[in-house]
Amino acid sequence: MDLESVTLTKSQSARRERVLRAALDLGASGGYDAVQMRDVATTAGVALGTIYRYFSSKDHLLAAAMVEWVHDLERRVGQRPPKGDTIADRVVDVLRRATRAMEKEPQLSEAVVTALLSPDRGAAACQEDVSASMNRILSLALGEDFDPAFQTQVTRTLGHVWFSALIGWVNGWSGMDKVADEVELATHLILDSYDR
Amino acid sequence: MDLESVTLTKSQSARRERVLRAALDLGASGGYDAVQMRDVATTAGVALGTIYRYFSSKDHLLAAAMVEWVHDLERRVGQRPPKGDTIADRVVDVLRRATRAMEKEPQLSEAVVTALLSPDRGAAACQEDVSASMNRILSLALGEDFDPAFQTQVTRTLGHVWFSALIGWVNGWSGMDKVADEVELATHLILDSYDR
DNA sequence: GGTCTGATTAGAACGTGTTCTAGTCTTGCG
DNA sequence: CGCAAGACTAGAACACGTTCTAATCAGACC
Repeated sequence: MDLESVTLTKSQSARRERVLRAALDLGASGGYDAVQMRDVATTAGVALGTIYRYFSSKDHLLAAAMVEWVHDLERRVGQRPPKGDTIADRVVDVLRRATRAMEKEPQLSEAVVTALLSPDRGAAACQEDVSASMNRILSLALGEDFDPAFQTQVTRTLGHVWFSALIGWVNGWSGMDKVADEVELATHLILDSYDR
Repeated sequence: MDLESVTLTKSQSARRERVLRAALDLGASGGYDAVQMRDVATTAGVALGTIYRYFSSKDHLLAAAMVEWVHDLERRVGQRPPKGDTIADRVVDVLRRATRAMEKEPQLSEAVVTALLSPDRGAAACQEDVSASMNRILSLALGEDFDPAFQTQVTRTLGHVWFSALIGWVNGWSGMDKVADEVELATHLILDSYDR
């Protein structure tokens, strides 16, 4: 279950894909609560029990969707590197791209972030995956000029701020713009002494 | 419901107190899953429906317990101010006190932190309360020597790191010592250029 | 004291995530 | 081909948070 090391047949990965897609569609239109497992099953044309062969829980399913999303972001950032004169500008550019992408699908973002917080085993694995990917993205923006220990500490810290601010957004304390601001201020707080 | 501004009668606040206590007891012995509303009700000697007159959900109930806990911590820190020669030392001292307290009741801590993440309206209000209290605690450690805007940004950032690291702990990525380390490194990252 | 309003109770009922069951279909292997 | 192992299906069943109902109780106001 945890280790899906055995390769899936073509029809199996197609099924898995349909399930993920169904979850995304339902989440995009109605958020976390609208992703109901029975509906995911019928939308994906699959039996309810089958979903649990691929995902350990609803939260794992949605968290897996977020993992794909962050991987996409990572790929895009790799192809079109962050712009900006100072390091802080580049970091802010990258984080703004992330928040802008979430702004476009607020309901879906609410759904996946909510799921990502779950203590479910499968979802927790996805959390680690998301945070690792985010750290790599931030490393790209930081560049190679730093002591590696310093660099990992900066990326981890900014990753924490981003994650925590995102939770604040999901739980309705603030708008998405506030998330971007929070992260931007933290970035300047940490990095401004290093570029100017 | 939200605004419990109307004062409770003596028997009402006693009931509320029994409910909270019952939740704490169950949480301390078995964590989040062991806090089952039916059990809370019977342990507190109260009808199931009555709990929902005081708390909007299970998560609100547990989050309210965490609010009390953080307020206690705030009071203790106020009475016995943080020790340490440098600012960073004082901040680390305070944060270590917080994590040490949670280490003593790991199951309960898991329960209340899990609840604090919930998007439930009542729980979200508790989140704001906890984070505000934490910011005040961190302000005490920082002292009065800074520009207020700078000070609030530092406390917010460290608060985010603490919160996010706590989530990592609840979800089993790491031990509690890792939480303390993470926060300590972030503290030095941000503050070391200011004291030495 | 009598009455009215709202709090409390026991318990049923509901919704949704998750698990279980029994039967069918697929697939890989001799 | 024949068949064993396991994936899939439909649907029932289960668990637990939450809501509802009808009856009782407590306290405020006349």
